[in-house]
Amino acid sequence: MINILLADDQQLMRDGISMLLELEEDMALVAEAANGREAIELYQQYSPDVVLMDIEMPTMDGIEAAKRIIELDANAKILVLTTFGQEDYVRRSLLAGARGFLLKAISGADLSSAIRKVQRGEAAVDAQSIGVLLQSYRDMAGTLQNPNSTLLNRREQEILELIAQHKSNREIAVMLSLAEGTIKNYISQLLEKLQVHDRKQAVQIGRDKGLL
Amino acid sequence: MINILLADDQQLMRDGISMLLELEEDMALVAEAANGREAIELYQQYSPDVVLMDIEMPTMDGIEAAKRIIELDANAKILVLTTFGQEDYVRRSLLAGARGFLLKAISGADLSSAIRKVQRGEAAVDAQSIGVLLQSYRDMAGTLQNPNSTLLNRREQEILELIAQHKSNREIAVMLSLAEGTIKNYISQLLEKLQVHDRKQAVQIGRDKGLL
DNA sequence: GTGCCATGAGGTCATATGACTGCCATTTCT
DNA sequence: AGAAATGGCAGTCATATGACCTCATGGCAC
Repeated sequence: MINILLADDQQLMRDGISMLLELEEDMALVAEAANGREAIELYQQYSPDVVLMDIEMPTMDGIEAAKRIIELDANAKILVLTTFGQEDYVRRSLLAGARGFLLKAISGADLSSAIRKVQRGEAAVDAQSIGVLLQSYRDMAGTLQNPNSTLLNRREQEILELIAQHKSNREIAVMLSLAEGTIKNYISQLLEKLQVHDRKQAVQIGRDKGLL
Repeated sequence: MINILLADDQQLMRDGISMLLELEEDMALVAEAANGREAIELYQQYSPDVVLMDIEMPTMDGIEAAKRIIELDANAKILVLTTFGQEDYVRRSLLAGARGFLLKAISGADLSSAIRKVQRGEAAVDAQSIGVLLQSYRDMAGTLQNPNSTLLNRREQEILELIAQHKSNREIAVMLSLAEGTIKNYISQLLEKLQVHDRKQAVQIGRDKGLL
């Protein structure tokens, strides 16, 4: 039997979902909360297997509540269920630790199936939200790869060109009247900006990106 | 009619999928590739609506091929279809720009449905792989928040403590016999490591994390 | 009183240096 | 010959500095 806590500020929605869950032999709605704060209290009181959590609620929103519940119990299984699937909601919910994200547009059967998945420890994200998640994922990866690739500065550019001519650090240092350590440092920073690990690859990428 | 290009090195798999697609009235398999390089050539030749791409192939793997096809045509709709759903494959495929990721364990009906989704511009990731994607997403978010929080170094630590005592940059500079600019620089780095934007917040976070 | 400018403080960025680590090859010791 | 010491080169990290930007504030001209 899957014990469920439902948090939603709309009475009608709670009643509707309650009805749906009654149709399922293996599910029992053990408590209902009308806002995030209540959800946290009731979670501690009932230790339900799965929490169905709305986002837009007074007092404390569902994402904040989810975060706090998971701080209390890292194994909490929270399924966020909301009307709108904007990027912000999907991202924040899943990063808060929710095991699933569904739009209220789904059918009762899909909801039940998602609850079972989450209860088994699997993830449940509806098809539309996956697209949103993917977009967010790629954006994040992009940011991660170029945290500060404001392109190379003058010195780095200059030194990359000399590297491409197979000059050693010492040679470059003499040419630019700088300490060898300084050259090494510029190269180190340059490698990071180009996301590579040695001068050969840097030259390669430099040519690809038309920096040379 | 959805025109499909299939890339898989196993003849048997190609034949099987070919059979499955023949059952669908709205799909036509227009070309078959046995490796990534062929897939690229055939993509350019036939401009299919959707590409079904295996990962493990000789000559050039499917992920690399997907990446190159998308470089040629940003609207290419590629659905990666593979035997194993390890984190590495899911992450690399989706970051390469694939619109979907499915395990070969799925049913023919699910494959057709996924192909239609992808053709409509939606994303299609099977339930198991979503869990993997989510894990990777959270890891990445974690990395992003602490890119290099190897904790503060001695100087930064020292200066944070002085900031907490409401010393100005000039005062700190005199106390440590350093230039004021140097202090500003340390503080700037320190703010980045603590993910905040001014000294007040830095002290706040410093206390929270027990650095003070 | 109002508006403008000078000033100073905080913060960011490019620049510069040397200590230290790790790898590789060459030489030296056994 | 094989193992061990040595030296050089690449790369990373903490350290240090000053030029420049922004913003708030206070005084001055009107």
